[in-house]
Amino acid sequence: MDLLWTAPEASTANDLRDRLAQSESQGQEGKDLAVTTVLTVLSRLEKKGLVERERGTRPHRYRAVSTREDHTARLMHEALGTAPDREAVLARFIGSVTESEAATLRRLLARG
Amino acid sequence: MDLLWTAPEASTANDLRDRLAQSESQGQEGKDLAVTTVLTVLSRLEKKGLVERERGTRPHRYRAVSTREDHTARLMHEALGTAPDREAVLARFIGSVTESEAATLRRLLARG
DNA sequence: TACTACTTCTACAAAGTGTAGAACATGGGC
DNA sequence: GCCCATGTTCTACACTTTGTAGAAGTAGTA
Repeated sequence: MDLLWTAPEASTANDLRDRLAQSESQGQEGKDLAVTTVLTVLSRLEKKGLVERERGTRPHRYRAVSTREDHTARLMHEALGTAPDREAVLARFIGSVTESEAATLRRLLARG
Repeated sequence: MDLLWTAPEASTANDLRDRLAQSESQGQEGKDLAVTTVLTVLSRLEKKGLVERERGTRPHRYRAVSTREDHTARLMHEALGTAPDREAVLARFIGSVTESEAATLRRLLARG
């Protein structure tokens, strides 16, 4: 499961099945799933609000609600929210980050 | 489940059971578990490496391997690691953070 | 040695995830 | 207007995680 949304956007189930099968050819884990499988997964992701679909068109088209980056950032924020002492968490987090990531953060915070 | 380690440290299963029962009294979700339940959970957490125990003493004593803050920070870092474009994730993350958190981050990064 | 306190084993239900067949829907061609 | 191909929904099963706990084993102590 989980973010097959490395690929373009707004695809049909068949499209996705094929794309999965192809990433098989280039190493990447050998998948070769049935279309129904893909549909099921998509429905479940839709139920969880991670994916939405155009129901109008005949082959429904699916699209990720948010980019992988947004999603990941949200996860990070959720994690942060679980701790009572957010400052302490941030301190540890900063400690675990690479120098280049730290630089990025400084830059981003500067033009806040 | 999950980090009952708001409490002191290095406790026995019975201790923990009691502490859980007490947090019931003050709102906090009404738990009232059997000791075996606590033991099971502790064993599973141990297997996952989140908890360690002194096997020497008769009532084994359990202790969290890392603080809640460390653990949360690690989770955040793990999430960050799943995305190919970490910079973009950080950008989104910074965007989602409160002003006071941003201030904390600036301070932490300054004395890096 | 037997009792008591503690731990380990085994178990079961609910939720989540991975996978897919069977059944149902529908637009387009004959 | 009816049938087929294609696509979607329903139902299903296996496996894992999580929450919960009884039954059975172990060992210190009186």
